[in-house]
Order: sequence, then structure tokens, then C-alpha cells
Amino acid sequence: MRLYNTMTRTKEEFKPLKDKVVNMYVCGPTVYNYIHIGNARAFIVFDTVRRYLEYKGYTVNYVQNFTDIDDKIINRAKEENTTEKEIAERFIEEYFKDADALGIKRATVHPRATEHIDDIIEFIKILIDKGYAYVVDGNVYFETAKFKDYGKLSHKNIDELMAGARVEIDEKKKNPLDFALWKAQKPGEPAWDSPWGKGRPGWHIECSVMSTKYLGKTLDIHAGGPDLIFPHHENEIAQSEAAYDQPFSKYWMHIGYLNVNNEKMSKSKGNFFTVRELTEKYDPEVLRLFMLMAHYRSPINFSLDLLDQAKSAYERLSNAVVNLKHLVNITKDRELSDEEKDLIVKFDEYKKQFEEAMDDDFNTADAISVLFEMAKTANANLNGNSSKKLVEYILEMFLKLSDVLGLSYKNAETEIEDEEILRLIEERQKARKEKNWKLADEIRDKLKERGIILEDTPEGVRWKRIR
RNA sequence: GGCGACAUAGCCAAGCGGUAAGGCAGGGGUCUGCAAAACCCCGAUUCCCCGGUUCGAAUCCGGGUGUCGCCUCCA
Repeated sequence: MRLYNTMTRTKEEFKPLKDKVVNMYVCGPTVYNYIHIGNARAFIVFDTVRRYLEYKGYTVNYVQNFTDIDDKIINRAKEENTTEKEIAERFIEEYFKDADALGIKRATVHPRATEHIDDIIEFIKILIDKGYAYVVDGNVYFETAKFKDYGKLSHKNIDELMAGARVEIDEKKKNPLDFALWKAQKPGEPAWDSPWGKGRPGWHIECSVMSTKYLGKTLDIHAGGPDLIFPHHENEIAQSEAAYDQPFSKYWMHIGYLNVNNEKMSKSKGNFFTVRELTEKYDPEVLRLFMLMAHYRSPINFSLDLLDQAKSAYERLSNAVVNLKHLVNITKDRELSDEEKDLIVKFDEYKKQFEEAMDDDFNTADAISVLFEMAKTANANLNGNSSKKLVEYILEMFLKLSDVLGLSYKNAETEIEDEEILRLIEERQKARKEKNWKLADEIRDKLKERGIILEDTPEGVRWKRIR
């Protein structure tokens, strides 16, 4: 298995520190608003990485933080005349709603910055003791010039960074590149006690501290959005490696940018979408499929038109599942014919292709194309006379591989328990037998309004739910 | 100024030295009471342009052109 490492800018053979365990840290959201589709891409992609690692038999310790204290949260609390804690709690809850809908599995641990203040303080003490940090008026800064490898992840030259510096001007810093580990309290802001006075942690410090606490001093994979490479991840490396003198992470993974209507997504342009507003109109799995149909490191463009394309594609996959489930219900168990044995071989080959695609730096686009080929082959070769065993084999494989991508086709559920609906379907079948097309069509329309689509096939009526 | 990415059919998008995957949209057909789903057939003599390396290049090298990103809070 190979994956692209931002640090070395090459695809490397993946070998975790411990044989079958992967310690993985993903930078999570700052909880001051609903997550947007840029966030969603990162979380969907790394959730898929995790799922595939688990599929391959690794135990994945997956940690994703919540930044629950920060300027944006403070501002929002002010605007709404409430507390920072309330804002954070609320949007953590909303995060889980969106993440669950998108099929993003819960992390092993979801640590929050404000619950690790003591650990953060201890960590800063180490940095001060080792001479990497200095205190000015209750603020503590990391002295970037002291860390010789500063810039190694983002491949930036520290002198040029300074030369081009549009970096914020802060008289307290020795150097514009230095960054805050601890921020002294400003009037009206929440604060915690520390050896340097009341204040709150800087942004970068929480990830260094919490990743180490839950996963150890050297991670296998550290991942996040592309805009975190510099300065966030660069700063994390500086802090952690300065403190512990060992590599902070073996592999660094970053996704590509997501643009909206060919423009950079930004609030000033007002061109960003939240996950919430999209999932009100689209099946969340459509969004998930959309994100995975391109390679995770490529920049992608988002638009509603493109999402509609993904929706059609998704329906093809989900229809294949409906059709297979229907066949499972109506086929009989019997020995496989020679042709059917050949099909088993063919599907085993598909599975192999899927794995090869994923093994090559998580090429989900290629993996998905295999799913489409599986759907086509199944549709073309299976029918009511097929062996049930065969149909089940294919369905199970299709669902298992889809699950690696986080696609469960929840809405392709074919079970219907509602007595009334079952009765209407019966009634319509009877009407059709009597060639009472008017009544049959009425019932079909009526059920459609209730989200049930009926399809008449040579092997009887088939139904599915739609949103 | 520094660093980097990308340019493949109407749209989206894989492929990264061996002769163009897949999806969407479109056209034609089969099946069907109708509908839906599905299946079959049709599309780039060609991968931004120009050179070069090679038996062979979308894939490697050089040079253009064009888009975009990072260097500032941001996934």
C-alpha cells in the first residue's frame, strides 16, 4: 500500500510504526458554525482512509479534535449574547448530525481543547524550559528561529517567509513568524489560570498536546485540509519535535482544495455551502459520492449542477442494490452453472481491482469505477433464474466494497412493513391482472407521493424508497 | 518575489512508458399496458501547443501558453 506524504512530496510505501496498528490524527473543526462542504471533503476523505485501513485489517486509533475556544467562537458568543461553551456545545452536536448523515464514523476519541488546559500548560512549560518559548506580558510565544527544521513540511524557506512577510505585526513577538502558545486574557474573554497569568491556549498547541496524549509522541498519520499545511501543521511539528526530539508524524496527508462555481470558497463572496443546506435536498451519500469521485489530492469544483450529476450516478449504484435485493428474494438455491462459476471468478477479479486502486494512494475514483462495472455485469447477467447463492455473493461483495467508501444505500431499503402500503401493492397487482390500468396507475401515483416507487418487472413487482 | 498544482470527449473524471477506464448528459434500439429500472449500439485516430528521448509517450525531458492555489484566520 502506498500513500502520498506531503513531507517528502512522494508516494511512499505505507508501514505503520507498530505492525497492525495505525495511530491517526485528523484536525477537526472549530465549532462556531455548521460545517461547510470544504470541511466535509476532508472528513469524508480521511474517514474513507480509515475505513480502508480497517478493511485491510489494521486497528485504527482515530483521533479528531474539536477546537472549542478561539476568536471565532468568542465573536459568535458575543453576537448571540451567550457563552463560548454554549456555542461550542451546540455546534459539536450539529457537527455530529452532519457527520453521521455523511457516514463519517465517530473517532476513537474526540478531544476538546478546553478539556486539556492542564496538559497544554505542562507542554508549554517543557518548551520554555528547553528554550524554545518566551513569555511577554502574560503571552507565551514559540521562537521559530530556534527550531532548525522550521518550514520543512510546507517547504518554505524561513528567510523568504520573513522577507515576504505580510504576517501580522505584533510588537511583542521577537520575530513575525513566532506564534502564540498561550494568549493573555483580554477583557471579557474566557480564561484559565496559568503560571503566566490568566489566558487561553493558542490554536496550534492543542493538536500537539492532544495527539500526543492519545496516540503517542510519533503518529503514523497526521491529516487535514490543505490550508493547514502552513502554518498550522508546520507549527505543530515545531512544537512537538522541539519538546520531544522525535518525529511528530511518519506520514502527512492533505486533501486538495474545493472550489465553488470555479471560485475559491469564501465568506466574503458568499459562495459557500453548508452540509446542512445540501442534505436537506440531497441524499447525504450523494455528497459523499461526489467527493470520492475525484482523487482526494486534486482540486475539485463544486456546483449544484455537478452535484446533480453525482446524484444520477449514485442512483445507478443504489438501483443496482435494489435490483440485487429483489433478486435475492425471488431466486432459488441451487448448484452454480458453469457460467455462474465464471461470474464468481469475474467478481473476485473486480474485488482485486478495487483493492489495487485503493492501495495506490486511495484512488477512490478508480475504485468507484469498479463498482460501476460490477453493477453493469450484475444487471446484465443476473435474473430471476439465477442461483440465489450467486446473487447473494455478489450483493454482499458490492455492499462490502461500498462500505469501504462509506456508501450504505440506506434509501435503497426494500423492506416495507407498513400494512397499508403492502395492501395497496396487492390491490394494484390485482388491478393489473384485470387490466384495470387506471386504478393501477392511481395506486402507483399515490404510493409515489409517499416515497415508494413501484417497478413492474418480468419477475414481479419491485419497489424502493426515495427521498 | 518564493513554492506548488493542474490542462484528457458537451460536462465530470481515471490512467503516469505499451497503444484512451468509469459516470453524467445526448441519439438509436430491445423489453414493457404505460412508467420505471435494465440491457445492446453510437462518441476523443486522440489526451493545451512546439520540440526532444524511445521500437513505442496522454504518460519522461526541454520550451511555450493558459488556469489555479499557498506564502494571512480558514478543511
